[in-house]
Amino acid sequence: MPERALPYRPHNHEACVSQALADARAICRQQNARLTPIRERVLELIWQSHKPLGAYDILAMLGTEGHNAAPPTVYRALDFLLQHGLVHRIASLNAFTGCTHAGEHHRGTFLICRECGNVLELDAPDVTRAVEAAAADVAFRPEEITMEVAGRCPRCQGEPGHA
Amino acid sequence: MPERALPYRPHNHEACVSQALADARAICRQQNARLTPIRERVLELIWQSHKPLGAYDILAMLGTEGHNAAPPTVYRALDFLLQHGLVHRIASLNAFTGCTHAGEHHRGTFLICRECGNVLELDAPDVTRAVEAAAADVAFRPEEITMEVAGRCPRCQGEPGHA
DNA sequence: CCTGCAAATGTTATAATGTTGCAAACTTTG
DNA sequence: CAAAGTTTGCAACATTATAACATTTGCAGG
Repeated sequence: MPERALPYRPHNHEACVSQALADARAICRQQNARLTPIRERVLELIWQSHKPLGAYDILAMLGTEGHNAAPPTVYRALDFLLQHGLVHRIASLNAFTGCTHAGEHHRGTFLICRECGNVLELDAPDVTRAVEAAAADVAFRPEEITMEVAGRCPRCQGEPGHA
Repeated sequence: MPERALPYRPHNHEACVSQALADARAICRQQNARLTPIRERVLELIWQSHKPLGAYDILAMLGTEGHNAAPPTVYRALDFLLQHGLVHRIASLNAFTGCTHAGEHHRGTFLICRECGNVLELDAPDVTRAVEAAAADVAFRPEEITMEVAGRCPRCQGEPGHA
C-alpha cells in the first residue's frame, strides 16, 4: 500500500487508482455516506493525477467529458471527499490530492517538489508528536494540523525538469 | 476589518509595534533594502493587528486613510516584506502576520485559534528538526516549511468568544 | 404505488484573492 | 544633469471560492 503513494518510482498507476476507489467505496459504505457518481468521478480524477489538482482543473476535465458542471458542483464534491478523509487540501497550492491513508483519521505531512510538482504524503508520527508537544507547552489544543514542505524531490535534485 | 485583539498576555502593544518597526528598519538598512513609506505602513498595519490580515483588509485600511491603493501596491509591499523575513504568509488563511523573529532566517510554527483568531508564532526547533528528519528519510530537500496548527488557544478553551 | 422529506445537484450570480503589463515617478549613481 | 534601475500608479484581468435559490433524486412510511 505505501507503493501507491510513491510517485518517485514507476508503478501501475491504474491499479493504484482502482484500489483507491475501492477503498473509498468501502469507507463510504461503512460510514453510510453516498459516494455518488460525481463524487466518485472527482475522486478518480484526483487520483489519476499525481500532482494535486485545483478545483478548476477538475471542472475543466469534467467539461471535456461532457459533464458541464459549475464550480459549486466541484467544491461540493471536494467538501464531501475532505469530510470523509478521502482527499487532502494543500493550502499552499490551493489544490487537492488523494489521501493515501484514507480511513485512518489523520493529518499527513506533504512534501511538494517545486520542480516536478509531485507531492508525497508522509505519515510522520514524529512530526505530529513534536507539533503536539510544542502546542501543549503553551496550552494550545490542536485540532487540525497543516504541514507542507516545498523543496526538491530526489529525482529533481541534480537533473531538474522531471515531470 | 478585524478588530484589534489582545494576545495571550496583555502588554503594551504600541511599544511592541514600534519595536518591530525599529527592527525592520535596522534589518533593511543592513541588507541595503528600501523600507519605503508604503512598505513600512503595511508592516505597521500588520503589526497593529494581532490577527493575520488579508491583503484586501490592508487595502481597505489604506483606503480609509486616504491612500487609494490598488491590489498590486499591497501585494508588492507584502512580497518585499516576505522576502526580507519581516512578515509571514499563513497559507491556510490567505493572510499575513508580523514575524516575531525577523532577521533570524527561520520558519515558524503557527498556532491559530479558531475561536478568537489570534495567532501565536512558535519557534519550535523540535518540530523543524522532525520535519527535516522525515524529509531526509526519503531524500527530499526541504526549502520552505509551512506549519500551521488550527485549534483553541488557552483563553478560548472553556469560555469561548474571546475576541 | 405515491407522497413527502431530506439529500444531492443544477444554475446564476457574485465575492474574495491574486496577477499582468505598461506608464509614470522617484532614486541612485556616474 | 542624464542614464539606469527601482518603485509606484493604474487598468484590466485571472483564479479561487461561496451564496442563494430552484430542481431533481433517493428513499422511508402510509
